[in-house]
Amino acid sequence: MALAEAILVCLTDRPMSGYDLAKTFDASIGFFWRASHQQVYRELARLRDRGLVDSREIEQSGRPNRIIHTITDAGEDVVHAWSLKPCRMPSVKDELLVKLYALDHVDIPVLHEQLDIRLDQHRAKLAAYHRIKEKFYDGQDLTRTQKGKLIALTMGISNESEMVKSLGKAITMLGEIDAQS
Amino acid sequence: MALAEAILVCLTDRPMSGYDLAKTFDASIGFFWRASHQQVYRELARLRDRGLVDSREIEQSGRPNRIIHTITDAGEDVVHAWSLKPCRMPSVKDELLVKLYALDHVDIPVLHEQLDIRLDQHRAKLAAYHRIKEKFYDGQDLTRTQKGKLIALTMGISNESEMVKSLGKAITMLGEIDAQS
DNA sequence: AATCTATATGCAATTATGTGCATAGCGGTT
DNA sequence: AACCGCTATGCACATAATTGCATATAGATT
Repeated sequence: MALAEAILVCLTDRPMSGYDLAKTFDASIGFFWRASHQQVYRELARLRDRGLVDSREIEQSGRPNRIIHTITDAGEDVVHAWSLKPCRMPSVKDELLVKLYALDHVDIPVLHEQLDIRLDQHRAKLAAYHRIKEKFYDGQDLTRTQKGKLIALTMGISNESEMVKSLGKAITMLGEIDAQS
Repeated sequence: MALAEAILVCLTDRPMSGYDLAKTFDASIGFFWRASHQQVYRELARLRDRGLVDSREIEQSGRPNRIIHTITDAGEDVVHAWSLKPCRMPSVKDELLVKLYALDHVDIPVLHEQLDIRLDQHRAKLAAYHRIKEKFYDGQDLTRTQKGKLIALTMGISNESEMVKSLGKAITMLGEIDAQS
């Protein structure tokens, strides 16, 4: 149930609407915890019911009213309590690796394409991380929160650039197998 | 629903009981797709209902009877069709990174411990991968299937060793923040 | 004039995953 | 003698996540 906490964490920064949060989950915090807009709205309703956010509607003309959610003291307590609890290992579920594992039962040219696509996706992610790093975290005077975000981002960059490298290697290895048979 | 396919892939190797499969998901294929024994048994029942595996009970004395599941032709067709479908990006969900992201709302000494624990977990995984690689894949005469598994394993090793490196860096960075405040 | 994108919210149904429990005998340890 | 771990299966309940749908309007593009 750490989606609740991820949302609360976002709201410690500033009060936001569900729409804003959904966009945040498409970028920044979404790099570490993915969630769809439906999930966000559902979880916000629960947080409201549990008294962890204070939700108030803002009148707008021309478009649907926004509902701005503010974290409450109870919400901040929940975040702190969560920070003390042990972290789970992220659960691994990668179809591409399963396909490599099952090489003999798989269409090799198609797998090749799929590896190329994945490589592009990781390259794109890496580029996005670098842009964000340069734009927001390359000055010297960073606040503590910014430093935390920079550490997370740095880990993201390491992982993505390693993925790019190891996918390259995997494609080469697959090519060699292909050539032999 | 790729748990179904992951199970079918295991059964292309040899017919297995649910118990065997559960153990396989605790190791080898479990490195790329995690599943609990309950999940495996439930999915096997579904595969049986869909006619993708053939399940027959083997009498045993002294312990519960085993049910051996064999992949059917229909099952193999499903695996092949799945191999043609595009792969999803694995969904990222890492509490530890969320905690780094939320540094200002988190207990720092506890986070330090959690990073250390995670570092140990990745070191353990890396060591396990290396042991498997040396034991099964360091000879020269590898079959095609083995080569596929080796590629997957090699990617696992790259990722884990990068995780070890970047967690080390993260711990250092966190230490520097701690010292300053 | 019609379509597309962005804003803004959310329900309903299905599928997937996780947690706890239940059964039961064998063999080894304390 | 009591307990633990391994073998072997699975149900039931609870929580989480995905997918498709639904509504409504402004402004820009084709």
